[in-house]
Amino acid sequence: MRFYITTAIDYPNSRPHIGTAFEKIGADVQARFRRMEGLDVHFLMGNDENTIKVSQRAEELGVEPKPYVDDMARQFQEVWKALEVSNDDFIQTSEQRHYIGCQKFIQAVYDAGDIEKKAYQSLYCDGCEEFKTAKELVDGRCPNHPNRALREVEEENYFFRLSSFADRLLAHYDANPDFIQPESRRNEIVSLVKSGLQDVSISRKGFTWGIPVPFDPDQTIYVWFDALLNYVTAIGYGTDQERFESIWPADIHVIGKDITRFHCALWPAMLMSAGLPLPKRVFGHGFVYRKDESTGEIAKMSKSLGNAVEPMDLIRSFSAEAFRYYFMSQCPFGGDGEFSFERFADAYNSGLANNLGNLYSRTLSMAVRYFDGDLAGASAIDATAWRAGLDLSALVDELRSLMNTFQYNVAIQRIWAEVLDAANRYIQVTEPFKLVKTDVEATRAVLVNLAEAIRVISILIKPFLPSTAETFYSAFSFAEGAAWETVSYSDILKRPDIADLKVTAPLISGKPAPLFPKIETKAG
RNA sequence: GGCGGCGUAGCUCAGCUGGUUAGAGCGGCGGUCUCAUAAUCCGCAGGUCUCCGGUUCGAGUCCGGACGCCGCUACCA
Repeated sequence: MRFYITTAIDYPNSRPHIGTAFEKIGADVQARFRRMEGLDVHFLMGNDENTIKVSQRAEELGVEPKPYVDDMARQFQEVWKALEVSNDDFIQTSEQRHYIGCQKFIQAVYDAGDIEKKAYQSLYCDGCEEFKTAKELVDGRCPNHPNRALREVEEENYFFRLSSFADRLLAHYDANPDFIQPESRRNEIVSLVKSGLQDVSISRKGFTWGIPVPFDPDQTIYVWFDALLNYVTAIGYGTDQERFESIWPADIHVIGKDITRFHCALWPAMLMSAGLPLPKRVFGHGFVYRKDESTGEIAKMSKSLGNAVEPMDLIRSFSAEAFRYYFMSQCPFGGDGEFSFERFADAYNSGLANNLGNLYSRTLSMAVRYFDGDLAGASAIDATAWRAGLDLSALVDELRSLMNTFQYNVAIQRIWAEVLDAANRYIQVTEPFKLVKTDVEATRAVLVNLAEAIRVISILIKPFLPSTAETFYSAFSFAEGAAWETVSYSDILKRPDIADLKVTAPLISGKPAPLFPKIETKAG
C-alpha cells in the first residue's frame, strides 16, 4: 500500500536553520515508521524557487537565477542528508516537470471556469522597487523607506475563485475530521473559512523568472498557486500520468503552522477545481524558539536577531542522532518547542549518554569480559526475564498509536521509561558482575536477556535514531535471523532463533567506544 | 476589536467525562553498587495548582470576572 508524505518546500534565499530541520526530521520519522509498517512510502521534499525574492537574491549576488537555485538546492540537500532524512525525491520548482505540470494544472482550473481576470490593486514602494503587503507596513509606510509615499498600483491579474469553494471546503472538513491536525489548527481554519473567503490573485505581470500562464504568456504564476503544485508535479502530474495516479493523493502534508490555511483552504479548492482527489491529512507542526541561556528570553530564531542556529553546527559538534533525539524528545511536534544549548546538553547527557549509550557499554563489556563475546546456546535460554512486569505487546500497540498521531516526544518518553529503565534495572537486580563469580551459566542467561533487550530497543528507536538503532542491532549477531533493513515493529516480540549468539560490535581493547560521549556542561 | 488557547514543584510539562495524602522527567539532596561514559539502582523533594467570586456534599478539573502570556484574524514558505 502506498504512503505518500511531503514536507513544505523551502525558500532558498538563505541556508536552513534548525526550525526547518525540525519539520524535515518529524516527517522523516513518520516516513521511516511507515516503511517499517510495510507501506510503500514515497517521501517528497524540495525547494520553492519561482519567487521574485529568489531572483532578486541571485541578482544581488551577480549570478543567474538557475545556477543560484541549483547551488542552494545542493546545500539544502547536504544538510538533509547529514540529518539522515530519507526522502525519496527532491523537487526544485525550476525543473521542467514542475513547469509542465503547473501549466497543465492552471489550464485545467481555467477550463473549469474558476479563473478570471480582474484588477489587482497593491502598494508599490519605489525605494524597494517591489510590492508591499499590508503586514509589511509600519504606520502605513514602507519600513525601509518611511519618507517615501507608497504608490497605489493597479494591474490586471488572474484570480482564482476561492470564494466559491467555502461550502465545499466546510463540508469536507466536516466529513473528514482528521483532515487538519492538530485539532487547534483545525478550529482556526474552520473559523477562517466560515468568516468568508476571498478570491486570490494567482499571477503577476512583467516577470521573467517563473512559469508563464499558458493562456496569457505575459503573466507568470504567482507564489502559492505555483508552490502548492509541487506535490503533484513531482510525482508526474502533466508528465507521467500513470505514475501520478499510482501515488496521488498524498497521505499527509507535513507543514508549519503558519501555512496551514494555504494547505487546508486554497490547496483543496485548487484540487477540487482541477477534479483531483484531496490529500488525506495536513499536519501543521509547531515552531522551535530560541531560549537565551543567560537571560532566559525566548525568541523566534532569525538571522537579523543573530540567534539562528545552523543544523550543521550541532551535527559537527555532536551528531545527527543527538540532533534528532533532542528535537523529537523535547519538542512536541504539534506544539511549539524551544532550543537552548543548556537544554540540549541536559537531554543528551541524561537520555543518550547515561541511559541509552551506557546500557550498550555495560552490556557489551560484560558479554566480552565474561564470555569472550560468545553467548552460544542462547536460543535455549528464556529471554523475557529482563522485561518481567512489562507488557511489551501492549506497549508496542501504544507506540504505534503515538507514532500515527505524531506524538513523538511521548513515544520516546514511553520507550525510555518502560524499556530502557527495565533493562538497566534488570542489571541492577541480577548483578551479573557478582553472579559471574558463582554461577557462570546463570550469568550467561542474564546476558542473553540483555542482548535481547538491545535487540528490542534497536527496533523501537529505529525511526528516531536510525544509525544508533543499527549499531544496537549489529552489536550482536541478530542479522543471522533477520536483515536489519527488514526489521520492523512486528519483529519486536519475535525473537530470532540464533543458537550461536555472539558479540559483533567493533571493540577497542575489549570495550566498545562510547556511543555518546558526555557533554561537559560547566567549565571549571 | 473578533475568535481560540494557555497560566500546575527550580526547569520542561502530564493531569479524560469534577471525588482518597496533586503526578512524571530533568536538575538538586541523601544512600547503594562497581559491569559501565563518576554511569546505574533506591529514597527524598512537601508546589496558596495566577488571583477573586460562584455552582456543588466535594473543583487544577465546571461557571463568571481580573491580571499576564500566546495563536489565528487571507494573498509572508
